[in-house]
Amino acid sequence: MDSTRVRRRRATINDVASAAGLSRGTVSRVVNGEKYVSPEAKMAVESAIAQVGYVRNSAARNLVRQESRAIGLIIHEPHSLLFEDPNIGSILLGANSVLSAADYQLVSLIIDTARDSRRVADYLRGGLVDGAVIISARTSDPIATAVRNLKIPAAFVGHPPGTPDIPYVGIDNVAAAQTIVRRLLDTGRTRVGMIACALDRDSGQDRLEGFRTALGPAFDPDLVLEFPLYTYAAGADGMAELLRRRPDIDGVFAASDAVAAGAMATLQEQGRRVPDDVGIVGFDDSSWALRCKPQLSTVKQPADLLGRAAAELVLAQIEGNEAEVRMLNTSVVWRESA
Amino acid sequence: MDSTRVRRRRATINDVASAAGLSRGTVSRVVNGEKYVSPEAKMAVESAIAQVGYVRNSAARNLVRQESRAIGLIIHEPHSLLFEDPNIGSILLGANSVLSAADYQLVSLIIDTARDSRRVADYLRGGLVDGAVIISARTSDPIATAVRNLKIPAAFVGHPPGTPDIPYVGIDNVAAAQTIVRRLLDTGRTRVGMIACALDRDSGQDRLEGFRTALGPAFDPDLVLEFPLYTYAAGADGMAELLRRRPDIDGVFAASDAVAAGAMATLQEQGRRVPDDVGIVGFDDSSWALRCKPQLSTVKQPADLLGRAAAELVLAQIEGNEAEVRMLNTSVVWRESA
DNA sequence: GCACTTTCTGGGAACGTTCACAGAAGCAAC
DNA sequence: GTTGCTTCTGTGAACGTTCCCAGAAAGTGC
Repeated sequence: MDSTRVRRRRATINDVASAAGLSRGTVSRVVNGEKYVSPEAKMAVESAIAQVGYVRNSAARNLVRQESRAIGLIIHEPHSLLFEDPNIGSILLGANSVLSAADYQLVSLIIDTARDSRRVADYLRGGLVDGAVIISARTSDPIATAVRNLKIPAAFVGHPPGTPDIPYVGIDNVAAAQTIVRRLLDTGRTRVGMIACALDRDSGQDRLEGFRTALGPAFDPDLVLEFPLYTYAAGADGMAELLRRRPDIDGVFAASDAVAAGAMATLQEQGRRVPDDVGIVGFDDSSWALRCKPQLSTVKQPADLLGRAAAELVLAQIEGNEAEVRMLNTSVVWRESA
Repeated sequence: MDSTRVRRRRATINDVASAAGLSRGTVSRVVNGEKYVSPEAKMAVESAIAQVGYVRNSAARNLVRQESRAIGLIIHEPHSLLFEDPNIGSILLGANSVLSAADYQLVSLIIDTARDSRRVADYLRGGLVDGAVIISARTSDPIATAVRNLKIPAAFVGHPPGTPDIPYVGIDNVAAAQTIVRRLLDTGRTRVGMIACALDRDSGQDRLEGFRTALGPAFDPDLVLEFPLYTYAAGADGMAELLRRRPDIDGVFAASDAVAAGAMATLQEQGRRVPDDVGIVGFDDSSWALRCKPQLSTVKQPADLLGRAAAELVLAQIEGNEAEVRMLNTSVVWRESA
């Protein structure tokens, strides 16, 4: 209660040693579970540890061992996405499960301001982590170049344009977009538009590219709208504009499920039936997809596998192996919206 | 490319010192921006740092300074919520902004398995952080008792039942629930039910308590349904059951906006008009609230302020001040759903 | 020339571990 | 009794910083 500024010194290994009547070395061996320590010594040390309330100081340990057994995961997202993007949580959990099994601690660092960016870079460089996973780095991301300069084991989730020499994991957004758009065409749609988002990232650019190539000569640049972020609002506004430009539109590729949900709301408000009048497909297979009526046809993105693969890439580099780019498979989930 | 296992030793402060022809002490003073170092020495050190590629080793620094200037933020959520709960992101960003301003690094640690729980406890105890914020700890949470035993500066977001002696920040869920439910009554509803969730947390329990007391003698335990988590599905299923039990129900308090959205979907499917036939109110003012048609009346929870306040509580304790519980104000956002 | 202050630099000690090595003790084999 | 092996323990050195003190150098005032 009255913690009068005493701030009692933490017990050290030496305190344990003298309490147990043994040496530092023996205590260390017990703490680390090494062999060659007698049963009596072990018991004496253990009760001494309990008595003085010893816990090992990690800073000292990391210093001498020259490793931290921690991996940083850098989240660099605009506010709105940190709240809505369901993939981030899955990536986090996927990475955590791999690292946890390898006895590494995952520490997540979020970057919100330029000040954060500098502080996080310092954190990474200081040796407090043995490696890093960076998710959704965008073009000319300062942290991306920082990590490259540091030369610590690192992997990106998603390929940041313009940084060719850092290993990453990702999905083939072009092929996935092609597949789902082609199926839209196969079901007879001829006037197909796209609500594109986040063209400052590989995912946004590649989905658009997949759309363009799937349509081939039927591609009409006038039916492609661009928005900065994957949001419900982008879908709602984009759809309204598409209807204005082309009232007889009969198919839409939304760059994400949230976007698709927004588009569907606008359509239904204006009295169009989905999928009868207009077919919609999304991307992500997030909870949005099931929440829509009719439910969305979409591309399932293996977010947790991305997290796992990125973690594995970092661990491989720590073990001195060559890290190679990993592309994961997506699959189309065919529901009722198209 | 062929990084043949060399793992070149990192440059230390001594390498800088000899490259600059100065002493360790002077280099340290330059690195830490202290006064009493001559302009020439400063320049020599700076160019030597660039030349040998020196970066400070944080483990060594933390060891001697006995602090890390990092605060842990422990996220202990079931999978489903980590993806959907919009409050978590806001809390994170709120805490980060306070800590960033105070030049502390926020490190988030997620707990998914029992193994994680132990590892995170070790991380906290090892001195790698100077304090901790714990969000959404539930009854009998192992990490909650662990933190208490460690006696490191800590604060909870939300009051974990059964751990009275740890400071926390929260909102008055009872009063907020009372306010919004009372308004439901004031607009003439007489047969009002509740879809309650997460009774293993203070938020779930207190919202139910607020509902009960607001209704007073009109309270009918038969019109309260309980679900484990705040989910859309709970709302959809709960509403269906309420309609079965009481077909002429005319008001519903959903324990969260996601729950309310599910309930609204069920109602509309069954041909009930909102708010004309049945009024609905939610809790959180999350993106769900605006996504519903009609939009939800709900309680606005200042998630980012909760994060900020929790961070401030931890910093206060680090500075040796008494930490006191902080309750933040909520406000009712009145829209069209009731 | 002397005393005093201010500015600047160097280096010993400490932070709390782990690691490597030396050596003691016990036992078995000859 | 000597040799050799295994088990167990203690201790010096190292990890890379920061802190503190001593002292040099330079400036100021008499």
